[in-house]
Order: sequence, then structure tokens, then C-alpha cells
Amino acid sequence: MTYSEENYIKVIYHLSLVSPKGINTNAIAGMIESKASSVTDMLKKLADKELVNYQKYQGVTLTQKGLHAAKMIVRKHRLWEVFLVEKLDFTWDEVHDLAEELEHIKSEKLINRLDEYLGFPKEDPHGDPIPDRYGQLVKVDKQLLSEILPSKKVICLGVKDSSPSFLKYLDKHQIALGSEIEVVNKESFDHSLSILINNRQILISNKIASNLYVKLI
Amino acid sequence: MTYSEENYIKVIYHLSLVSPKGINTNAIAGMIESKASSVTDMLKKLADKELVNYQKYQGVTLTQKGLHAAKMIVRKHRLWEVFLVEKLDFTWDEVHDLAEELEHIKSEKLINRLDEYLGFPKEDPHGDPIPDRYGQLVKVDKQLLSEILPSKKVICLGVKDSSPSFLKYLDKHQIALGSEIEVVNKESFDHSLSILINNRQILISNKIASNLYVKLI
DNA sequence: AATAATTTTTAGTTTTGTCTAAATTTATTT
DNA sequence: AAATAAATTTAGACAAAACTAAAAATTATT
Repeated sequence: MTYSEENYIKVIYHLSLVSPKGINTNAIAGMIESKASSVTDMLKKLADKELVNYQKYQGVTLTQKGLHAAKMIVRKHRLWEVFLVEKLDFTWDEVHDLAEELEHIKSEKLINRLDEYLGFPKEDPHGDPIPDRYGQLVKVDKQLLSEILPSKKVICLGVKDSSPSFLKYLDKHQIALGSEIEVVNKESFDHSLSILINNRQILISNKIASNLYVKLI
Repeated sequence: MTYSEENYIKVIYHLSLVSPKGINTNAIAGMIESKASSVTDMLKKLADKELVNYQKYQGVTLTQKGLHAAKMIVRKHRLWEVFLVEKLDFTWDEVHDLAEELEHIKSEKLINRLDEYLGFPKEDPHGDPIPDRYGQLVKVDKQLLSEILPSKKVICLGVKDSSPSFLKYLDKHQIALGSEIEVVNKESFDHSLSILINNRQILISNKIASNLYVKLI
């Protein structure tokens, strides 16, 4: 698989997780920052290689082969992210672009050794699950903080939006993976929340709360 | 710089170390496994970018800019090799091809962090020097084992040929970087050597001896 | 010094992945 | 159900990096 083919497969995989039906040409073009016509060309090529099921005008889905390939790319991406944060002291908002490059290094042996070296982590620095060498994923049941009722206590598990600006916001307010949060109050007008974290009470908007994954404790 | 441009610059750099005059089109084609016409095309492009000094039929040399770029690629290559061997337990004959890919990852910050993480190594697993972040190289004065006189003792510093087959030969005979070797006898007919290593006396051919760098102790 | 051999360059193609613009199909709205 | 809008595909073109074959320049040989 070429660099470009891998990027398409990965994007189709990510879109499939959100909407499990056929994926639109335009949706892919949006994610990959290319034009719909370029996407059509690539989909034909991927279909020839039996990585996707493609029928004109009907969108695409990944084949078994394509799904496995996608998981292996995601595995590499997330393991490299763990490496960068744990071993090289990068922050969680810096690692994505670097991992986008590193995920294309072609060596199963390398990635399995890296996995072992890192102690077989189950999640990346943003709380996203890391597929094992067979593509198996541990599904953690998680909710959005915005769905939690007042007086409940939760643990922070991950982020839905992993843009640097959001991650920097979280750092600034000392919200990290594993942080304990208590929902003190919910404002019915704008759905903002008062939360207790590290013994400090802060106010966060609904937009923040609906991008933070948590689980009840 | 593209992946391909980086490979050309690197090859020109390596050839420059052996013959410091202008580098032939054909020599480059040989190393890069391409055709002379492809090389000519690329040399023009590199000259436009002021990475090489190129005049038709006269061969090329690296400009200051090109030399620095080449050293940074070599730096990445060798640091990744150290990482693979020291941290992920790869053997010294396995790492070259992987490092060929990893050397193209574009991030100064990453490579400087990796350098620090590895303890600022001065040499890669084959004994080749690693340029520092400014391109500075520590020159170790080394000789070929084939040039050493009988009864002299030396330390193994590196290899000239780093092909997997040669490295595997060395492993089999327990010759590693840092090994102490005593030249017992030299056969004048075929220039083979009797050497003492790890308290065992073995016979090695001139071809082996003239691919091993050592220094007197 | 003239000719032969070698090396290098030029000219013209090919492949991969992209694009624009036009045509076609599907979806939406009146 | 027809008309309009939106999404998708086709057709044709382009840039990067490679190639083949032929031409030009350099080097070696007689």
C-alpha cells in the first residue's frame, strides 16, 4: 500500500465508526483535504485491490482486508503517540502530526517490538483504544461529561475532539486522563456545568463537556 | 525536500566522503538503483534548490546547504539505528532498512529528543559517527585490521562493509564493537590473519580483515 | 590527431496522485 | 411528477519521478 492509499483507508475507517453505512465521496474529500474527483479515482483503485466495497454513487465500506489494514495503521499511529509522550516527553497536543508520519513506517516487527517496549498499552494519550496485533480492540464504555447528572463523580477517560487548542485548554485547567471530576451543578439555560476538580470548582461550557469522555465511579 | 531528493542528497554525501571531487552521474545511478537519465533530471532540480553545484558533464558537489541537509539525514538514520538496537533489541544487521525509512520523518524536535533519550550517542551500532544537531562530527582515527602488524592488540571500532551477511559473520565469530583482538600471525601468501579473540584463536581472510575498523591499544 | 568507447544529457513516455470543468446520477423541493 | 439542487463520476490535463532510446560531449585508444 502506498502512503496515499493508507491515508484513504484510515479516513474511511474513522468515518465508518461514526456512520456505519456507506461513506460518502464528499465526506472523504473533506477529511483528506482533496477534491471529490480525486476520491473517486482512489476508490476505484482501492476497490481493485479489494480493500473497499465500492459501487458508483453508493458510497464505500471497508472489506475485511481493508478493515484489518486500517486497524493496523491506527495501531501504529497510537503506539507512536504513546512512545512520543511517555518516552520523549512530548505533550498530548503535539503528537498527532508526528504520528501521522510515523504510522506509515512499514514493519510489523518494529511495531510489535515497540508495543512490547511500551508495555502493551491499551490506550493512546487521548484515551483512544489501541488495536492489538490481531486488530482486536478493547471497548471501554464511556459517556460524555455533558450527559452526567449533578452530584455524580466520574473519571476522565478521553477526548472526543483532540485538536491542540482543546487539549491545551484541558491542560490549563488541569484536566488530564484519570482526573476525578464531580458534577456540582448543571445550568439549564446554556447547559454549562460547574465541576469540582483537584479541589477547585470551575465552570465549563457545554462544548467542553460534550467533548470529554468519562465513566462513573 | 521530498523523500527522493533526500535520498539523492544522502547518496551524494556518502560518495563525497570517498572521493571528494565531483561525483559522477553513473556513480549516483548505481547507488540509488536508477538510470543515469533519472539522475540528470534530479541533479537539475537539486541545483535549482541550491543543494548541489552542478554543471553539465562535470559531476556534482554538495553546497553548504546540501552538506548540512545530508548530515541531518545521516544523523537521523544513525540515531534511529541506535534506538532500534538499544531500546527495541534489534540486531545490528536488521536495522539499516528500517532506518532508511525512519530517516525521512521530518521533525527536528523529534530527533533532538530522541538524541537526548539515547544519551547523545557518538556512534551508531556499526561504529559510524553520529553528527550532532549542528552537523558536527567526531572523527575517530581508525585503521583497518588488515593493516595491523602481528603481536599488536586492538579494539574493534566499526565496520566498513555493513551488509547483513558480513555482520552475521561477525556475530557468529563473536566479534563485536569493543571486542579486543590480538593479531597473532599474518600469512603473506593470501594475507589471511590469525587472531586471538575472547581467548580463542581463529583464522580470518583478508576480505574480513579489510572491512573491520580497529584502533591500537 | 582521428576514431572508438564511454559517459552524460536530451527528448519523449509512463505511472501515481492530483486537479478543473463538464456530464451524469441521486436527492430535494415545489 | 417535474424542476431544481446537490453529489458523484468522467474526461482531460498536470507535476513529480521514473523510464527508454537517441543525441551530444567527454575520455580513451590506436
